[in-house]
Amino acid sequence: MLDLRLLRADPEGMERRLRRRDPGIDLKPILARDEERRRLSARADELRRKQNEASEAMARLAREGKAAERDALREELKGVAAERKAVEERLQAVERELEAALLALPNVPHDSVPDGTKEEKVALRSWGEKPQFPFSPKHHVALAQALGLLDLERAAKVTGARFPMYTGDGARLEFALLHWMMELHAREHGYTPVLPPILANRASFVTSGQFPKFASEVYACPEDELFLNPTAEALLVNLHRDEVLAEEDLPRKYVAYTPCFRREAGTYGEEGRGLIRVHQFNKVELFQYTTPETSYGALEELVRQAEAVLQRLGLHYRVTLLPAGDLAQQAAKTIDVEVWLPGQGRYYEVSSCSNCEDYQARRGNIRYRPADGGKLRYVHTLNGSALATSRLFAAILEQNQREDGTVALPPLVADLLGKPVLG
RNA sequence: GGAGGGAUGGGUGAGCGGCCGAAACCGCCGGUCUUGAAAACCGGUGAGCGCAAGCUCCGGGGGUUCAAAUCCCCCUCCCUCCGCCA
Repeated sequence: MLDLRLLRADPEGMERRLRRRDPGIDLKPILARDEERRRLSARADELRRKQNEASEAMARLAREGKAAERDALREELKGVAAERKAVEERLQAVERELEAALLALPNVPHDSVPDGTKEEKVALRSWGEKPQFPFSPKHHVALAQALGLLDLERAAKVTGARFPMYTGDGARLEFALLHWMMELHAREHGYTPVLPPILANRASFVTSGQFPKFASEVYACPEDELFLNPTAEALLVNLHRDEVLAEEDLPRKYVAYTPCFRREAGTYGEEGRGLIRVHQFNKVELFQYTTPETSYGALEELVRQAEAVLQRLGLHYRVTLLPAGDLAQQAAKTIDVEVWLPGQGRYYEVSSCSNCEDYQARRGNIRYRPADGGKLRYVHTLNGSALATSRLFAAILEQNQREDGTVALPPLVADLLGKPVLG
């Protein structure tokens, strides 16, 4: 949600900035609604004031026993009450329209975000080297199935396509990675661990930005008006919904492990085969509530902490800056970490770190009291995966595979699993 | 799932349809006193919108009324008991 006052103060400038990400955005209808809202609101205020004043007079007349005058005033006030009711009904309708329009607007891209579409992401840096193979590296599905780490056929029987099932050492590897990442962020990076509920209510997903515009991406339990978690970001941003935090308590840093569910409606094809694009995956998510002054520093911190995971696993990756046209609705700036998958000869996103500035804080009414005792301000919220395991799992297999189809585990993983080689 | 009780300001907790943004106590802030502190005493102390006048907010929504924290209806959440259950 954007600040209406900013939209009002500089409509052309705001529209120009928003069109960097979506050329179709038009603020005129919103501003017109806002103008009507303020006009109606002023009229309603005036009528209420008249009523409040008359109410005191009514009370006085009643006390003084002046029944005739009181009755006359009452008759007069019926007209005021009727007009107020009519004005307020109209006002409410306009407010709903305005609210709906505002909820659909995306965040404003930060000035440091380049123009461009999805294909035009900017590579910032890379770490490590592409592993060289004296043979043709295999796809992680081929490796995993040969080693008994994944059972996609039975998963499809139990649930359906694109719901992976980890088996044997695959299940152990997945679980070990999740646990190790939780410990890393909790113990070394200072995050408070959270194991949240996986279903959330409608208000939560409005705050996060999933609703109303992207509701079709979310699995729903309509009987109960509950929805399956698509990313722990959507849960963690609601921890402090409708709260006022103290500046001394910022930043608040949380790390959560959750399964993530996404309908991925309309995405198909060879490109998303195996663990690349699935309806359910596991993810360790970092989340921070900060002051506006410190949020961009926090974004850099999130990226470094996501990178730390890959560095300790010895996996080659690169870091990219998303262009304006590729930002998620709630993000002002996003930096991705992409791991190298030699079986497919390309990089895939394993982490996406975003600063949402006050966009989610406004939707969820999340504020803080400045240390100097000044007015309440909205916090900034940031999220970053560190990491999503499905593609991490794939990268470990593909980057460490040997010609015979076995996998030489990185020392850290070998230690976690108590064996140096899969296969 | 069934029965009952509750939701008021940072906390506890009063509140007859009008004089209630709301008593009291606690907490917090400031002051007096003190070498310093405690105690005691005095004063102050919610938020939003607005240049202001003023308007709004007593879990949420709707209704009755000239007027609702207060009356009616619906919902949510919390507590107790029963049932079921990892």
